[in-house]
Amino acid sequence: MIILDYRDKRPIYEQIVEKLEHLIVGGALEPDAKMPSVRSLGMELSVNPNTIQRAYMQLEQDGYLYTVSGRGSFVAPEKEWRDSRKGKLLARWEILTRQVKEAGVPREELRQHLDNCYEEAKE
Amino acid sequence: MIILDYRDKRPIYEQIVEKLEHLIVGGALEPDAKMPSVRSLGMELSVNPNTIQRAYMQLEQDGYLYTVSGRGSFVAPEKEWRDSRKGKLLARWEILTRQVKEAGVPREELRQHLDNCYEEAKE
DNA sequence: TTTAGTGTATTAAGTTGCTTAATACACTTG
DNA sequence: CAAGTGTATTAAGCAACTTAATACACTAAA
Repeated sequence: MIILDYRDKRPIYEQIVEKLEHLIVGGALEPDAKMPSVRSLGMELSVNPNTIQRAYMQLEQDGYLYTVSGRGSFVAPEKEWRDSRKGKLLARWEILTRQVKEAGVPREELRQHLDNCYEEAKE
Repeated sequence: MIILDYRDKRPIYEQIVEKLEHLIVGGALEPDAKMPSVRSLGMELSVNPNTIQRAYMQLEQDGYLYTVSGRGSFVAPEKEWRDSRKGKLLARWEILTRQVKEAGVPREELRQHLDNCYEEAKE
C-alpha cells in the first residue's frame, strides 16, 4: 500500500501524508472507505502508531479524512478536499512559475512544457 | 541587505542561501563582486559565522560563488549558475504542473494563469 | 456484560539536525 | 608582522522527530 523512502530527509509522517493524499486524490481510496487503524498501519510500515496518528491528524486537518469515535478514520467526501487542494497547488504553482520566468525561460517555451505535461496521458 | 524571518520553519542557512540567490540572479550582486566575509555578514545578521559559512558552502556547491584563498568569496560568472538554475527550476515546475493537472485544473485555465504570471510586469 | 478494536493523550527517552561558541590553521594583503 | 580572508574542529544547547509504554473513552460484536 505504501513504501517509505528512508533516504528522504523529510519526517516520516510527512511522507505518509503525501502518499495517502495521492491514494485518495487518485481514487485508490474512495470516499467513506475505512482507513487502516493507526496500529495496523504502524505495524505494516514498521512505524510507531504515534507517527501514523500524526499523519492522520494532518490529513484530517486538510479535509482528507474524518473520524468516528470508537469506529475509526474514513476517507472524506471529495468536496471536502477538492477545492482547497486545487487552491493550494495553484498558489504554489504561480510562485514557482514566476521564479521560472525570472530564471529567463520565455513564455513560449514554458507554454510548450505545459502542453507536454498535459499531452503525456493522451495515449 | 538581508532580513531573516524567524517565523520561517526552515533552517537559517537555507533562508540565507535563498536570499543571496535572489540577489545574485536579480543582478543586485554582479559577477566577481566581493561577498561580505562570513564574520561580517554573521555580525550583520546576528548569526554565527559558522552558519554563514554553511550558506556559502551551499552557494559555492550550486555554482553561485567562488572562493579565493585568503581573499574571500565572490559572485561567480553568470554562466556558472544560469543553466543549472534554469534546469532545476524547470524540473520542479513540471512535477508541480502535473500535480496541478491531477488536481483537476484544465489546460486552458492553467494557460491563463501562466499568461497572468508573464503579464504582470508589463506595466 | 465482557471483549476486542477504534482514536486520542501523556510521559519519558533516544536520535538527529541546526545553531552557537571558542579556537585554531593556512592563506593573502598592506 | 598584523589584520582579514575561508575553513575545520570540538563541545554544548536546543528543537523536532520518533519510539515506547501506558492509559482512557468510545463502539461493535460475542
